[in-house]
Amino acid sequence: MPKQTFFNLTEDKKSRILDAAIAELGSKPFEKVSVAEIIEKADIPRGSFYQYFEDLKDLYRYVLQVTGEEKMCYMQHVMGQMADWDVFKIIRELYLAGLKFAAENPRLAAVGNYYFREDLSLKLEIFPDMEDRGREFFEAILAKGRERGEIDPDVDIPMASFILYNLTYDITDYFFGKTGVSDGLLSHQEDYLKLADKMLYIIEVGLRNRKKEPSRD
Amino acid sequence: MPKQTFFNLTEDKKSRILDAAIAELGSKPFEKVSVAEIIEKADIPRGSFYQYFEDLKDLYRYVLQVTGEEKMCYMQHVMGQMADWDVFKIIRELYLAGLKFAAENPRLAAVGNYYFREDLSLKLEIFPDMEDRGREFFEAILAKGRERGEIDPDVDIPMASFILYNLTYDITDYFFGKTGVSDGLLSHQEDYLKLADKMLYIIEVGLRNRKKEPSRD
DNA sequence: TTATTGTATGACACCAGTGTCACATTGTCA
DNA sequence: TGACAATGTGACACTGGTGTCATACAATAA
Repeated sequence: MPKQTFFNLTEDKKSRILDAAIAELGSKPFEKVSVAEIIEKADIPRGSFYQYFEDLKDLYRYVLQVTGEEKMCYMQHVMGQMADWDVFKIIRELYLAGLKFAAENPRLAAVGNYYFREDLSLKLEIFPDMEDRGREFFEAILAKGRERGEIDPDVDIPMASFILYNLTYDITDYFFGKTGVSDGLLSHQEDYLKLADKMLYIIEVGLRNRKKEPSRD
Repeated sequence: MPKQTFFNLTEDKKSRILDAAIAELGSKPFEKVSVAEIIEKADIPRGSFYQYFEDLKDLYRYVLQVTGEEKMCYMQHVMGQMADWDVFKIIRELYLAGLKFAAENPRLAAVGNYYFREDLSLKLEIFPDMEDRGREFFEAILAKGRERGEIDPDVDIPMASFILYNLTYDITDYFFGKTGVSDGLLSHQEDYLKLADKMLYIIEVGLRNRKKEPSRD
């Protein structure tokens, strides 16, 4: 956690620092990000940085937390009303909301994507406790879907949620091209929503309980 | 490419160096690997290292090439006879062969897996030309499958090969746990072959041409 | 033996980064 | 005004890495 000193700062200064950090942490793996770059971009002296944060990891953790909350907040409206939907509709809406979030907040999404690809040892250093909440989330959804008979009972739930969880990030990479934040990600919104749909369709057909539901053809 | 000096070395020394490099490059992302560690493990002086290689990247490139060839060689027998197989059998055999290779050569596989997760900018620095041969490979296979009517014509081939390609690495991570090379990967051979099968089954059902093939239920 | 060529070696200059510390500045309250 | 607390600041010591270079050694050909 940042020190109290940081929270006492003016909004302007705080957001300058956050902006700089997000820009750096969303443009390269953590190992390559340096305090030097961030303070230069934020235009604060080195000493101050250490007045605000324990070290870079402290800031990283904070940025991740903030961007994570932002995303959760964004997805709230989807999560709110999904209780009675078909599993596949839930998954689809989650994907689309996630992609839309990435499109509208490419810089934040980039931070998350880089984090996801980090070394496990680093991840654990940043968040020693919680890990793979995303996968657990999908697991819960799929489990419920199975209870309702919407999912083929032969499907291995942990495996399927693993696939879905990983593909979330894979597909974002696919669009981001990982060439640095986004060269007009928004402009291709149509394209990638369509593509995500195609992808999910493949998975859906693979997971659906064909003994109960009629097949789509 | 390593310098001639390296190739003139005794087999023993060469393999000591290669072993050390593989151990390091398969245990952490490239940014964290240092010449210091490798020369210590290989027990050669610093000066010698630079007598053999331009720098760490030079060695990395070489290791990647060697391990890649090793894998290709291993998969040769699968690739040789797959011409007349059903696409899904081809994919399945490729996956199984890949996983078996990883099980039998966990250290080599680990190097490849870390490489796959590297930053695009680093990848391009290592291999400026060839990139994503793996994806192209899947693409060719799927394209052929479609020609033969085995694959749903609505399936987006680049997207599907993207999924298959990425899952190759995802699934290896899933078993390796990325906790460092392998805690008895071989002992779970049964488990993971079974699990890979389940995964492929999901994908297969999703891709198969249901207008032509009877559904499996 | 003596050049010559190829190899081995580790001290070293250099660099990029970190975290700290003594000192400067500002604000507030008695 | 003075004094105390909070904050700002950048020079600096330190660390862990890189790539080089002068020098030592070995093998071989003249």
